[in-house]
Amino acid sequence: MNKARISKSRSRNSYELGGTYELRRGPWTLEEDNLLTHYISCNGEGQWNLLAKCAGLKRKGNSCRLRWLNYLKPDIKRGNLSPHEQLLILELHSKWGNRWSKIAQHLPGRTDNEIKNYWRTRVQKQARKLKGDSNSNNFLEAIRMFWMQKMLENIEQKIPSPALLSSCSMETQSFIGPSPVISYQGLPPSPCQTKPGNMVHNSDNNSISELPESVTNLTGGGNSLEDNSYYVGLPSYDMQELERQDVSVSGSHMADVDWFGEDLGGTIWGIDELW
DNA sequence: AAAGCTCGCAACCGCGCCGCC
DNA sequence: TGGCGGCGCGGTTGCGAGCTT
Repeated sequence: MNKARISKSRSRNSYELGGTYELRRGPWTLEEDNLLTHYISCNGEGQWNLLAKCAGLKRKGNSCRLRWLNYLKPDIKRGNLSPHEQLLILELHSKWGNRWSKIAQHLPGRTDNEIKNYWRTRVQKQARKLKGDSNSNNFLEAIRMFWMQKMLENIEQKIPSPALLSSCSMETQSFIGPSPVISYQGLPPSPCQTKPGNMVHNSDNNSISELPESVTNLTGGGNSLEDNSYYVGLPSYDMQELERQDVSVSGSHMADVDWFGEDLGGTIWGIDELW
């Protein structure tokens, strides 16, 4: 691939290759889509530069590849990401970082481009609002502590299921697990603020008490989490106390940014599609 | 009503890896 | 073994639609 030979023309929608062969760029037309779809249905994918020529498309091979993979491929899912998918993205991103294609492999029908866009538009927006860096430990910690828990809670409300947590991977379960038990004074903790091991924080008297079985079931009792003693004995944090204090959680210093104050309340807590 | 702004997403770019010759 | 081309990936850009002022 001789990049030096490719020169952008003045036109937004085309550029020249070797001064003679003009390539189209910009939005794809219906006709181009049809050409590409028809060619691939007859001849299959691969050899994208050759494919582009043979199909009569004045596009770069990679452009054809992207159009097919991100838009035309029959099994592509369109529309909003479900809470489950969002949760999975958060989980996998925490594990692999910006390995979008790897993350996409675990979301059938979703493309790396779509996931990348989701992360950049939704997640990074929250980071900006929090005056933080989406890759910073602080922000990832906040996601882990609040966003993912809240998302689980949201899923739980929409699809009440005793097996909710077991529908998440073990990675998610353990990922969310080490978060401190958080509850506002006077408000009972939601199921997802409770922890396997059946313990719940009572902020009124700052004590830990056992959950009734009905609630235990919602938190995934009966699955493998039941045996997870990892949660037992975790420190409990009171939200208002955290707001007052300069606290460090799990080694991340949380005082530099207003992670627990107005910003968090107005952004992460307020994400429309979640609650 | 219209101008300016913001957001979401399709598409492009540049780079690195790999296989082939 | 070095050059070349194909491919895939992550980062970035640009545009249209919707929203705000």
